[in-house]
Amino acid sequence: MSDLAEPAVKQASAPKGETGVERFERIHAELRDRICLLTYPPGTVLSEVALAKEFDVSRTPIRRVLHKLEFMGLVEIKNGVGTIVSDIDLMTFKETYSLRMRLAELIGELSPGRITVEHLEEIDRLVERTKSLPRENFRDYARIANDLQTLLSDLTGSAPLREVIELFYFRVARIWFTYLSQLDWEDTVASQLAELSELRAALECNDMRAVGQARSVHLHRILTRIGRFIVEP
Amino acid sequence: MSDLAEPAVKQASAPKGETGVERFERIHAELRDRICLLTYPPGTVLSEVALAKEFDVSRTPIRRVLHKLEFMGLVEIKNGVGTIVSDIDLMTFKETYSLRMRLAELIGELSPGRITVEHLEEIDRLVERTKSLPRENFRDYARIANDLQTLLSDLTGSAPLREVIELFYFRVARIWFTYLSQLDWEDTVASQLAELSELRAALECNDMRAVGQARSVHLHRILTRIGRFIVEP
DNA sequence: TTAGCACAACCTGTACACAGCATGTGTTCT
DNA sequence: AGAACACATGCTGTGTACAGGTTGTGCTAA
Repeated sequence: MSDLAEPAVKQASAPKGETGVERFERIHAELRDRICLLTYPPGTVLSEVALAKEFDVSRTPIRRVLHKLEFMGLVEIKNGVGTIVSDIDLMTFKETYSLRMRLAELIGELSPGRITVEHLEEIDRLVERTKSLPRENFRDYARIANDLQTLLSDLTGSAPLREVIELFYFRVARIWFTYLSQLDWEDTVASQLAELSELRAALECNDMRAVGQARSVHLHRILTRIGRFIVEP
Repeated sequence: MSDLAEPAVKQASAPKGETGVERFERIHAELRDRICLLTYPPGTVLSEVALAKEFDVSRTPIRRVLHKLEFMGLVEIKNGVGTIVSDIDLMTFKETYSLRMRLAELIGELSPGRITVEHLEEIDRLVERTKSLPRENFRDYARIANDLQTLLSDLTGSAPLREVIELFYFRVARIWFTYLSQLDWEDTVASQLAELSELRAALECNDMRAVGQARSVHLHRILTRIGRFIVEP
């Protein structure tokens, strides 16, 4: 019952006075993170009854969550088979990154958000976390990338833009994480620190356009680095 | 049982050998169109049991459809109240149009689709349909606008871009249709014909970049014309 | 041995009953 | 008269049983 006792295996401890919407959001975020952090790598078959048992609810709320994940493009529900974590073909992956680059540039153009000291402090925290990252700790690296994305979302004033940026981030993040282990760790960390440094400088100048540009350049860099390890069909 | 007997009121005649997915798509498209063509204007309360009765299914598939519509931002599901067709506040409306303009420009930049003679013929058909439109026939005008959007989707090679363009089109289309009756009919038709003419010229030149630009300019024109009739809070 | 087929085991899809929630309405008390 | 409250009524949320679909497996027969 208490949060002190950490279960041996994965287990969702439900808060006591939790409303229906909160429970839905909790399970959704949990499954989304498991997919994005590769706990469930692409191809994994999820069972509604198994998830229902784990989260101690019936299949009905689980189905709602899975259908939302399907809408987000993270899973594919097949009748009689199961819910399969989506993979992305190379073409769609590249197209998505190209689109994300353009969307990132728009952060500074379409009703940019307000920059506060909290944002700068968060950037500094991300830098520290990145620097103190043990070698080849891909999972924590992914978490930092997730938090950086959240920070940038917070800086995006246009609600529709923010929404679609997040949508495509979650859709391709796990694929990028998949390739992470094939890349040079030092380069990856250096690239991440460079982006954080550029973002911080842009934020200090209150230049949201520069923020969007820095993000766009970073995405381009990622795609280029991954491109080396992808063989064309 | 037979399709010959057309029911007096709206009724969905289910094809015989229809699979589950097809039925879902059919009901989804039907309700989406009813919302976008203002059969269900913003604020309308939809009842799951009523819809289930009309489409002759149980609440379960209807709920799936309504939740997908909620993901698309067309309805808002409130516990204990009902499913309410969404309205859009002015700020979000403008932000969405700004984003749509930028996305339209990307049609010609991110892996543009192939132009065929069918596209030109479809454009010509849309021109004829627009010209033969009776005055103040907003509903058929909306249908033409829908078909034009479908045509442009078909010309968008990048799957992610196409997806998000459609998403935001469906989200704001009905709001634009709402203001339609307040605008000058002749101007509206002229604007539509101008866009079709520009698109046709761009397609003949095989210039997808010009297609995107024409669409973007058209969206800007729409927003400007509507802006005159909107009072700032 | 191997190709073919029937079946069992698992999955999601559907229908329905019931619980929980929001809201309008009628009553009652001041 | 007016305000406050209890309740009836409608809605969506949830749980559960069953129907329909898919796939792997093992038996059977050539």
